[in-house]
Amino acid sequence: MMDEAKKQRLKNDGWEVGNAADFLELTPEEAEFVALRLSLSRAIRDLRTARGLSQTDLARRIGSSQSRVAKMEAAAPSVSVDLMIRCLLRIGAHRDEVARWVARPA
Amino acid sequence: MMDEAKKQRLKNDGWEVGNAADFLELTPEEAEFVALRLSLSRAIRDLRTARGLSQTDLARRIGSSQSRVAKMEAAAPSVSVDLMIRCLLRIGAHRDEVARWVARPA
DNA sequence: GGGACTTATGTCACAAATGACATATTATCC
DNA sequence: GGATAATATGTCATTTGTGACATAAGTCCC
Repeated sequence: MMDEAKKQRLKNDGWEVGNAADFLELTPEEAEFVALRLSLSRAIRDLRTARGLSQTDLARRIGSSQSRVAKMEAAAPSVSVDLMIRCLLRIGAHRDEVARWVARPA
Repeated sequence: MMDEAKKQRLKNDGWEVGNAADFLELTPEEAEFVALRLSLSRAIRDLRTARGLSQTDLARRIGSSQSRVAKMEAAAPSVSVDLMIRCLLRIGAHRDEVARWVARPA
C-alpha cells in the first residue's frame, strides 16, 4: 500500500492517486470484471508454480503455447475468461475452486 | 428426474440412459465446463424473469440483441462465458453471486 | 382465427480470441 | 560476463464469438 506521504507528494506534483477503475474510467461492473480476470490469472500462476511447472510445461499440458500462458498470467486483453477457466480445470482445479477465485477480492 | 420405470422401458427399446457427458464422451474437465456454462445460463434466465424483463428488454440493457439473449439462456456453443458473466454483472449481480453460480451443481 | 407479444433458430459481416512462431527481456548459475 | 533457462512481447493466419437482422414458433387475450 502506498503511504500517505507519497500520495501527498504526487498530488503536489499534479498527480491524483486512484485505482485502475478510476484511471480507465470503468463502470463498477467493468471494474468487477477486470478484477475477476485478474484473480483468475493469479490463480493460474499460483497453481502452476505450486505444481513446479514452467509456462512451457503448462502450455504443452493444455495444448497451447508458452506465450499464451504468459498472456493468461498477465490477464492480457487478448485472453478470454473461457480460456482461463478451461486452463484451470485442465490443471485439476474444480468448479468450486474456480468459484472462489471468481469471488476473491482484488 | 426420470423415474426408474421409464429408464427400464427405454433400455428395453435399446437405449442407454446417461448424462450429456457420457453421451458426448466428454472428459471430466469438459463436463465441468459445460455444467458451469449451463449454470450461468440458468442464472441469466432466472435473474431476468425475476426482474420481469423480456429478452428484448435485457438485450437493450446490455447492448445486444434478443437472439443473443436467447442463445445465452440456451447455453448455445456460440456464446462465451465472458459474455454470460458480463451480462450477469450488467444486470446487477456481483462477483460473489457469479461465483455461486459457477460452483452450483448441474 | 387474428393481433400483440415473447422466445427460438438461422444466417452473415465484422470483430475478437487463439495457437504458433520469432524475438526480446530477465533471472540464475558457473 | 557468458551460457542457459524462464518469462515477456510482437505478429500473424485461422478460428471463434458477436451483434444485427429475418423469420419461425409458441403464448395469451379478445
